[in-house]
Amino acid sequence: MRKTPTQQRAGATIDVIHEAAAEILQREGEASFTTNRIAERAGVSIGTLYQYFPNKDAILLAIAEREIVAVMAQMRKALLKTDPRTPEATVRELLRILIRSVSGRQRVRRAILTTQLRDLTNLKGERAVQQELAALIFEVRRRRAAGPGDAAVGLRPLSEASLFVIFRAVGGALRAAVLEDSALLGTPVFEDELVRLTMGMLRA
Amino acid sequence: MRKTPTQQRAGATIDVIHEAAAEILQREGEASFTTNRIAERAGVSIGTLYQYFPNKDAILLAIAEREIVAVMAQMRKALLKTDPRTPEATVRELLRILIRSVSGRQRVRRAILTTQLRDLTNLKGERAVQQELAALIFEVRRRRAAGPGDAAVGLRPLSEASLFVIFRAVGGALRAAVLEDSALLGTPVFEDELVRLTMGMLRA
Amino acid sequence: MRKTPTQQRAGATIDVIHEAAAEILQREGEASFTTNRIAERAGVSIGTLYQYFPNKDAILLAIAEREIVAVMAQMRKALLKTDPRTPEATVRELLRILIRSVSGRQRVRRAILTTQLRDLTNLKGERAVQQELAALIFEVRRRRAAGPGDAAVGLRPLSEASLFVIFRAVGGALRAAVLEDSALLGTPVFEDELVRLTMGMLRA
Amino acid sequence: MRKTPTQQRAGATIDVIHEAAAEILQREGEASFTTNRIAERAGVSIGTLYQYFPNKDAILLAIAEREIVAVMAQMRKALLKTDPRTPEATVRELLRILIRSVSGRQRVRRAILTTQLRDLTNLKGERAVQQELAALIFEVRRRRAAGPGDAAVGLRPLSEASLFVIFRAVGGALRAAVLEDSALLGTPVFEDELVRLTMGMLRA
DNA sequence: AATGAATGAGGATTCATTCAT
DNA sequence: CATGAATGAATCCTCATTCAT
Repeated sequence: MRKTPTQQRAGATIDVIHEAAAEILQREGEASFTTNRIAERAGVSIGTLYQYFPNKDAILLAIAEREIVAVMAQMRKALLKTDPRTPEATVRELLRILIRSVSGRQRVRRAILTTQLRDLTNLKGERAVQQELAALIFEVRRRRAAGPGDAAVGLRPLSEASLFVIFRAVGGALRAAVLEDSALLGTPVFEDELVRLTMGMLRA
Repeated sequence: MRKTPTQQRAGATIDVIHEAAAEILQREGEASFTTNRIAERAGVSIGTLYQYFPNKDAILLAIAEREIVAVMAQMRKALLKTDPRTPEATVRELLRILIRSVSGRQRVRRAILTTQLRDLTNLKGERAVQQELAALIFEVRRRRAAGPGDAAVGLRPLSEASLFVIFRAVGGALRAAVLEDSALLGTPVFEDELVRLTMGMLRA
Repeated sequence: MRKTPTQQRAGATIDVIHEAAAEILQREGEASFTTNRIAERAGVSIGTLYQYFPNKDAILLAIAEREIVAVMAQMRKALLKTDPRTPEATVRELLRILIRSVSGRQRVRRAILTTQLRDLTNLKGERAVQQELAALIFEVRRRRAAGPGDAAVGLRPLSEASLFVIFRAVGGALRAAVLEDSALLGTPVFEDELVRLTMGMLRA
Repeated sequence: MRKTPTQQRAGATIDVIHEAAAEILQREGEASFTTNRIAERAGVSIGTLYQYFPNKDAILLAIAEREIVAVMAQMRKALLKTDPRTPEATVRELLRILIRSVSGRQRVRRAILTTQLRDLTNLKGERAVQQELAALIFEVRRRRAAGPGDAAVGLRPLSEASLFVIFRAVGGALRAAVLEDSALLGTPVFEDELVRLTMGMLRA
């Protein structure tokens, strides 16, 4: 972000740009995701766009962040409601949120997943997300541990490698489903398989 | 492919272009992966390049195919040597091949994984690969089934959804390791986790 | 100048802008010499800047004038102290001032010398300076003439062409030294050569 | 130069671009000296322009070099004809060539003198020219020294500082005359003054 | 008097692709 | 078969300047 807006007007402009960028990605595809097109759709001059974003990537990053923040919020909220003693149900709930988040604006997601994931900045962003998610999951397990019947559940401790593989594996499946416009995306079977995938990694 | 080479000379030219393209991707990165640059490095005129490839993507696709074909050959060969009664060892062997294949020319892989995977043509290619792999795995299981001691092993039948998730999950983990230049890539732990991931999906 | 400042505050603002502009030129180079950057550094809004300067060039012109006025003041002062009967010493003193003035803020000088000198307005400014300098020099000679021992000195009358060439020649040498960051700039040899250059033109 | 042309056509194209660039500088001024305008005037696509010149500056540099090479050729030729025993006549002849070279295409010269002289590459070019010129002048003096009546002429040896000052001084005067569109430029007086300027520096 | 959000023409440069030789 | 000169749409981005608040 190049400028911190002081006037109210500026905040609105930024929102408009965000929205326009997301819509272009969604409706017209990556190829149309150009700075000029975004400005045009936002009903803003190209100069204004560059007043708030140092370059094109920053716009994509901003959208990505918005989406991620939203999903994380949902997950956090969900974790408060789930029963710590039933990890599978919790996992399913979290995966459901992820699937849903990816299903809606597929093209935005697709672009976010595809285009800019090269640059490290973004990957760091992804890492941060995963770390928070890991923390959330550990929290689930801690709460579970506090309750009775622990031994029965039998989850294993997760190394960094485990976490890496779990997150990237789930991510890979979701990513593929989006990129390939897979018909599986909305089905219960898909969710089941993801749950199995995850639980297979969590169990002792 | 625009032209089927009839002369011997032509076949050599195509190879030279393949090689040049792969090297540029590997050594100079995606940004330098331009048609003119490829032609230059191949020591061939840009016109000649377009005699054999209808467009830039076709070159990338060709490289991708080459790599995939090579990996598949290794896997087929490996399957012949493994014992059908020890699925975990088989899985480990196959994963080892995959990991190795991805570790070598990371930048070529990275480009193949990142850049053009959007377009469906390519994805179809990927699907084809997965179907063949699936066939191979089934073959493993068939051979296992033919032998004694089936019950002990206890694998479940795999639906299309299962296969989708397994392949994409493993692919996702590998992809992430490559894209993030993860230090995990060469370690035994990484292999262990991938084995666990896969076995968790295969077991009944 | 767009507005004649009536309030005290305004005068201060103009000074701040002057100073900011000079510093940017000096520290960040011509490329950063943008109106927005100047305003930012001056801690003033871009709107305010345009309240006092009709356009960017006006700012540069203002700085140039400031520098020139300062140098002229030094020269005038120096002339009062020098002995009219020793023109070479006088010339040396004046050249020394010029050299020093150019050595200090080299980048400001460089920018003033390079960038905007195209536009005539500026050149007129330069002309004015030269005319005043010419007047000063004539004054030296007049004072010299008034004293004894004239014949011995043997200076020739200076036509407009002579003056043009002298000033521009000295200016050219100084300019080159600045633009090329010449190591000569601070040396006594450089001064000696400039003295010779000038005296060669003054002598009968 | 980005590409060394192999076909005849290419050489012609480069000439056309050179010519167009020079004309634009001359007729339309620096402001119109844009890559697109040059290409347009050359009747060539912008792409073609960039096939031969890596960037805008390179074009200007190329023109500058052409001009310099031409002037140097004239000077070399002139030196062969002049009498070594009359240095003043030689100097006058050389200066006349310089003045003439500058008088013709004033705007091209002006642009060359003004715009790009900042970047060092160019300055190096200028330095090279001056070194060659210095060599030429020394040659004059050497030849003179070989003849009779040397002592009478009485030239002094020239240090590096002397050369710097002479060249830059003459250059400065010419530059100013061009930039200011001075009426002096064609007059004999101007030439006389330049001769005096130079001889004053050469004499012992 | 000051602010700063908004403007948008215009600039340099790239690169996939064509086609006459 | 091969060449390579030519194309030009398209891209990102800058920055002097205006004007409503």
